[in-house]
Amino acid sequence: MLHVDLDQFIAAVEVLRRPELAGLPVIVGGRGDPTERAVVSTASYEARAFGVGSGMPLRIAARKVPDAVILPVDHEAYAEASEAVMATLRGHPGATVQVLGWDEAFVGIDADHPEQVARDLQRAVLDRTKLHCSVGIGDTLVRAKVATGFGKPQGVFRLTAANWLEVMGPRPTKDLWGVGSKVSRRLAALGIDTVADLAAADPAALAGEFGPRMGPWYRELGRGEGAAVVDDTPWVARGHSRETTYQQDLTEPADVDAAVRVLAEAVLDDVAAEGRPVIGLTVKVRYAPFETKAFTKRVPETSDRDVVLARVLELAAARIDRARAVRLLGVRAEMAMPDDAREGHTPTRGGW
DNA sequence: TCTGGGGTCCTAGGACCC
DNA sequence: TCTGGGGTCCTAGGACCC
Repeated sequence: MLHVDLDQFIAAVEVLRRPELAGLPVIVGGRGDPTERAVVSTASYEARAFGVGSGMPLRIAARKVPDAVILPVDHEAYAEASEAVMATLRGHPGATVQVLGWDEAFVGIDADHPEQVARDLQRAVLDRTKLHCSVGIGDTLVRAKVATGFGKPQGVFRLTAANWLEVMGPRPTKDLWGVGSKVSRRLAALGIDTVADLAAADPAALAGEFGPRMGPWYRELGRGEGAAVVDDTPWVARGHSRETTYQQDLTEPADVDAAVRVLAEAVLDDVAAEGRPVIGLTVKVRYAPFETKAFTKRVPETSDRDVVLARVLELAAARIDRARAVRLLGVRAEMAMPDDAREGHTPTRGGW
């Protein structure tokens, strides 16, 4: 299978409609105002050369690159470009496409010469959208996904059982898809520093540290094994949420109430669009500066908007500390799953 | 330097029931 | 009088991904 990943997608879309930005350090984030609380969504390669990357506070990024062009996030433009890319991939004969986000997809395809297919896809995407992408080839989803990183930019790379350990074995576990800084640190405490270490680790020791499901799964990950089928079953969202970081901390209880209501209304719009009943609610609060709490509540299944809204406000009123300054609020609604929805199988947080 | 927004899934522990 | 063990549901917290 193949994994297709657009190169500096968001920045590339911005440069497409403003060609005069080509070759300049472009940073996209928040409302495009580096004095606000916001983070970088994407930086062009020119900006990355200064050490700017996704997730960095916009304020810091602007300081690192004084001459950067800083643009606001334009979700609609990216969604539109993404649609064109995905349609191009789906248009390839025999392709099964599993979308992972705006700028990524797995493509399942039977081919004797996958490198040729990869080049064909890159050409088709470029012709249709003027966007460049990198392609990973693998015999599992994990290998294909990881391979893409070695192909960037505009390249193709293949990782299979034959070369996985040779290429990935000496690398730190954090380079794996699904291992972040916290887990890599816990692995290091067990004497597991590299991908090769993880591949050879004792499953019982991993289970003891990470639990009966995650433990053995990390070992599989170290071996590059796991799911090997691209699944294009339509995505069914488990829930919808909205959260906002306020430019000024909220100190008045009335302001907090009003803000919760605004978030809840937006969430309920999303839920209503799907027509599925609500079965759970979460209210999240970040007290200044950074202490975050989330309050979850199962609720009797209902599609009555007013009832849900009342329950959100009730939960917020009962649990948010009125004496503290609030920096962020979030509201999430979990929905009942349709009977025919597929159950989650492989544990991958936020993955496929 | 000071940290967005939208998601998913796992784990642990307590409550409760039989 | 003192106490087992399994199952399920719920909540809080953690971790990761794009």
